[in-house]
Amino acid sequence: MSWFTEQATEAIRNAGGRMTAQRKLLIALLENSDGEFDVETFFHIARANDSNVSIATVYRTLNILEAARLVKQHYRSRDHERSYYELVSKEPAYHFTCRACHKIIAFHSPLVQALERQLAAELGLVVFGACICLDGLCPDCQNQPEQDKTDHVSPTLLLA
Amino acid sequence: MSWFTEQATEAIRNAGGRMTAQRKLLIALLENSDGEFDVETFFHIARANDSNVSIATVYRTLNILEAARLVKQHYRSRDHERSYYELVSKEPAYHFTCRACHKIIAFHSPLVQALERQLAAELGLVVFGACICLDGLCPDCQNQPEQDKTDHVSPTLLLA
DNA sequence: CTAGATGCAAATTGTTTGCTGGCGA
DNA sequence: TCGCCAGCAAACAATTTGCATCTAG
Repeated sequence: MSWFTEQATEAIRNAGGRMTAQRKLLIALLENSDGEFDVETFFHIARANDSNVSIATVYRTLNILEAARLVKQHYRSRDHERSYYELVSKEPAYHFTCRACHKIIAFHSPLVQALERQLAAELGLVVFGACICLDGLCPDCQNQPEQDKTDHVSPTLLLA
Repeated sequence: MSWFTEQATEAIRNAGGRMTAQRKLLIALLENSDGEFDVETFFHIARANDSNVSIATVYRTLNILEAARLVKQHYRSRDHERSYYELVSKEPAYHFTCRACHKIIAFHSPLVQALERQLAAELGLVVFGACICLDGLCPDCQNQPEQDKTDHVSPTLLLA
């Protein structure tokens, strides 16, 4: 049994829960995912594998896994229409949304870590998670507006 | 007529809109506010002044003012239950929510500006606005859990 | 067996919209 | 007058919950 499945199984056990067929499936899908997904997509994939999964169970299971610190919930765009989840094992990515073409650009930056360290040092805060959503104009749209590319997330860019 | 009212009036005129009693009231309230508010509170205050204001008008008016870049919408806590607005003239504040006592701590940090500059320099992005929501444990709650202080926002802290 | 989990549908919450009468320019 | 606006209530979308049923342990 691989790491994620093992951790998830233990978390459910510890909470006095049971390993049902639905939970087994959802956990296996997460295990093999690229580590980032939105609820609706996750639900459709799960249902394609087993029609015996409801959206309620998806939410309930994600809530359990989040409480166990195995996944974390976040938003991507400043208007927050949809909630996304990512495995905690994944290095968190942050997102910029273009107001004109709605393209989403994912990035890492050491400044986010620096901000967390500053909050710890100066205010004594322990930071568990951050939702960093920025918006504005992408390079393509700064001169002429461009066609809508809603939800096409580019590969995550690593800043200096 | 003071600056904000003047700008708002002009923005509405330019869009071919009319200055109704409701809009006049809402703009005057913003003019005299401390520059940051949530929709529900704003609605209650407006209604106390004139029972002839509906929640729909509050939303419609805020949307107009946001399009005119006189206010901006953002979220405070990572779960984003409620949306807040602030006057653009105000220096933006970011927020940390304690998972245990739900206290909200507002702060400024030069690192947020630095992040925007980095995105501009390295990816060519023009940043209009940011939603920076962090959560974790406040100093009080790191040892023993504490009573719920939901929504009591402390004065904004300025970090080095 | 029995507590916990499930699916379904109804409830919730925050926000937007359709409609009809009203009123600003 | 004419068309934008208002209030109201219904629509919406994402998420949660109540309930009767089912099942893992």
